[in-house]
Amino acid sequence: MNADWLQQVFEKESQESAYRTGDFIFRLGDAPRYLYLVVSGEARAQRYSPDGAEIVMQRARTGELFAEAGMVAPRYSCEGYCTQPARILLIPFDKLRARIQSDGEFALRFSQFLTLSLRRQCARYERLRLKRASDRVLHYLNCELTGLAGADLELDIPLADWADDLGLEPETLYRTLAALEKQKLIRREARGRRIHLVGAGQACGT
Amino acid sequence: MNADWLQQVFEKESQESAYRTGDFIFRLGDAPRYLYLVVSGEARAQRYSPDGAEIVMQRARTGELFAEAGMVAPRYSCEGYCTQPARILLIPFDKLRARIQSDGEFALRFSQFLTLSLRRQCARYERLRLKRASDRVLHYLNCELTGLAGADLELDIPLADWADDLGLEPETLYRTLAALEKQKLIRREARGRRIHLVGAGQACGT
DNA sequence: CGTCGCATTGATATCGCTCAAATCCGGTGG
DNA sequence: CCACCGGATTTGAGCGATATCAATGCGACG
Repeated sequence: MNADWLQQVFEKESQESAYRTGDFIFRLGDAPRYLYLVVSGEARAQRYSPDGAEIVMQRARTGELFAEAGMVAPRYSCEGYCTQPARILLIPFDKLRARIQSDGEFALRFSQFLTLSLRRQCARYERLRLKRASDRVLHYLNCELTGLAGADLELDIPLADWADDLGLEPETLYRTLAALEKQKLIRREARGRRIHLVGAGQACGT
Repeated sequence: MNADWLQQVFEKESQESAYRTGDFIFRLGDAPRYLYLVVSGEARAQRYSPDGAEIVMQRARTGELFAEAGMVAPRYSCEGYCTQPARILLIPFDKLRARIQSDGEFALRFSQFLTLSLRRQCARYERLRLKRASDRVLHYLNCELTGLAGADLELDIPLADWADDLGLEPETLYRTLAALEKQKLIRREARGRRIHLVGAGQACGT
């Protein structure tokens, strides 16, 4: 179950907005009105520490919910903006609430969707608790290959973005991949765009 | 909204089990039957990579859901066990589903609960993307102090566990705290059990 | 009083970050 | 078709932060 389903349900009742890099989606103190679903691009929520340092609270990419906590808070305590040109679906909270309360089937689906989002976030967290770069990469490959029946992983994101997700520098990720290939734990094809995890292919949902 | 609410709703329809360290909660391949809510202790879900290395998929502590992905998967692709003596509430999925579908108010509450869980997990992830230990500690303090109106943070967990959450070694966390105190960014009281974030106190939910 | 777990401190090794530069590649315009 | 440009990838060298290993302190508790 991916986000397309949610998108279709609210096609009529919500609007899709286009944002440019740096555009604000909401600001500190705003009253939350929408659940945001990132259709493409990347959105980010951040607040500032007392000394002015940026504190990233959330990053959301294609197919992910954004600022979902607005559903339970009266005010945003952070600001939301785009780090890349993005298209975002704005689902009005009142419509969403009404739907959850009145449509049992939808409520179940939505809960399951949240559950999957939670699972993914959880895996990301556990991944970054690993200290060695190679462990993080392996964890990632193991997870992303879920259900792909041993298929290769097609990378649709630049190396730099991937590194960012893994909490590594691009150079480190590159060197790690090279090392893993030398150890024959992975095979890279198509100029590094496709990665084959040697002797792998288990699912990894809970 | 904390987990107590969920616990109360299912008091009658679910059982609370006690586990010892190392006890299995479910095994690889089992058909998911319960949503687990950790009342105390710690539960962990893990699978194994092709070469036999453990891959932690989820850790859940007091007040957190565990193996919630079972709600959408026909089989567990990992095993769940306890790393500490734990009490866990077993909420039957069929009862939960029925409730979500039939009780709109509950469905909304449950969605909000999942939403908050997602928010927390998200913050943890972003925290570990920070590379410097001091940044992780500061991010943690900023987040945990949410809504406490500038209150101090009472630590109810051992230093080692906290370090684990932050993806650091206990020694590193200790030294980092000492350094932060020397820089007067935090103050420690009560033998390190209480921490005051100097000049802080903003909320940090999205 | 002894010991057990956890906090604290020190010394060293290691890994990933940083800065710098070369290379590759796709796209663009002549 | 070819030369050129810009961004991403690749490679190198050195440094710094954190992990690791080791040891000590210290309070709770039997």
